[in-house]
Amino acid sequence: MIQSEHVSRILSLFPSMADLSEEDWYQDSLQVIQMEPQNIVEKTQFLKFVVMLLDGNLRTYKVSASGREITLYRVNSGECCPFMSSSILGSSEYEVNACVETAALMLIVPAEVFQDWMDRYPVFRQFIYTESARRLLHLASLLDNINFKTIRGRISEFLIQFAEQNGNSDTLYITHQSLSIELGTAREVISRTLKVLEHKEVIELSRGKITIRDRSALVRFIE
Amino acid sequence: MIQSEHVSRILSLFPSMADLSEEDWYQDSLQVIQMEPQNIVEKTQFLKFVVMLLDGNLRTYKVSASGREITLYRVNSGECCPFMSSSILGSSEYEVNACVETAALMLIVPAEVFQDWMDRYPVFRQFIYTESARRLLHLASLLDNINFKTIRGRISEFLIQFAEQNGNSDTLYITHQSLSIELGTAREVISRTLKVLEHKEVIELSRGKITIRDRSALVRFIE
DNA sequence: AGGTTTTATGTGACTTAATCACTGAATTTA
DNA sequence: TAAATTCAGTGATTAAGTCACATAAAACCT
Repeated sequence: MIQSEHVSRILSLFPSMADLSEEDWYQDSLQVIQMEPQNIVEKTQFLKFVVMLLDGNLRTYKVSASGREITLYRVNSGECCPFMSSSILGSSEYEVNACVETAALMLIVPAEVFQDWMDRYPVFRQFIYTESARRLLHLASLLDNINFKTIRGRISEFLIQFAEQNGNSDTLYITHQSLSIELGTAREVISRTLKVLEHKEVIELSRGKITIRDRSALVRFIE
Repeated sequence: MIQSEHVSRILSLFPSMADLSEEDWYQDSLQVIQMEPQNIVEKTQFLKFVVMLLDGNLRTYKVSASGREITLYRVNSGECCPFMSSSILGSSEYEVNACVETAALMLIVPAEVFQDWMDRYPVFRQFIYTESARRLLHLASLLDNINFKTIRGRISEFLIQFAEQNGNSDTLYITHQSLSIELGTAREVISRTLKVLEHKEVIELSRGKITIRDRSALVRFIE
């Protein structure tokens, strides 16, 4: 059961849910939960429930046998996580992990309730469908990047995007380790590539911090 | 307008469409078309229509700036192509190509009609939803393979799967070029890796043909 | 405050994969 | 049967990933 104050918040983030009835909102199985950073969203929750983000964000990722990670995408507030769908399929081989990145508040919708809403509310259905289409295209694009672009290009692209997300500041607080997890490569590869960019005076490095010195040069490296 | 003989064929391939009414089937905008191998499914068709395969198959792929290709997935008979969804989004940056691999017969459903069916038929909706969830997981898994596995492992996996698809024969008719497009790498890389496998007496090579000599060794290479 | 631990980064040596620029061999086609 | 096309092999070079460390800054004691 969720609190009424949450409903208005959910409605402003998810306008596609405007049609839901009182009974839909106040059924026992719905819940809003808070999770702290680094917490792993358990597979059971992840698969038997649909997660809709009200605040903070989740990061979905894959881990290799050797422990290397790659980020697939993030679920931000106002978005939902499409991988729940795998519960429908039951294919355990294709596993995807998720963890909380910034403290997250989320609406947890049991699969059956979700199914019911999908059946009854066209606008909601359309929203969900568009969301998963977007993820599908995003993954195809990520695949393309991994397979065809140089790490220098991918690092440059990430740095530009990261800067944009942080008020276009030239000072980025991020470690080489996080960058490697982001791009799915080894930390040493990131360190070395960044060093080359520093020698070219495109960026400046210090512990936990990257300063962009020549943004246009960085943009040109994207390819 | 489609022929009545096609309807029964479609129904047996797509049982989720059993609920469709006569008017749904016999509206003007529906069509069944035949396409020959190598034909590229035009972007306009690809985006404004939903393609449902009745026979043959499509291959979806990405092309790099340098011309290298990678196969994303195949759409076989009884399946539909979920990328049409991008029409909803209108993001042109994420482009995916598709071409006919084996002579294909397909039902072409205009986006509006598709939308209407999605609204009116829960079972059809469920089918489509499951399909795109499946593709999403498949892409995530492909991404994982590309990023974390060796080409030897990926080639081995492909050869085993290819054999299974061809009545478990040990004689595979495929060129190094097609293998490279399949796995998204360079032809030379495939040739060299196959040579190594030949020296290990796991396979035997000749023009346009690969013979599996030690299948269990091949399986062990998959990782 | 000084020492210990943890986290972040640097680097050399080596392996794997991709790119470039070819070669020759097998097969089709004119 | 000669020419064109397709398929495969190979050396040299560059890019990326792996392994095994070293060094340095920051955090954590008590």
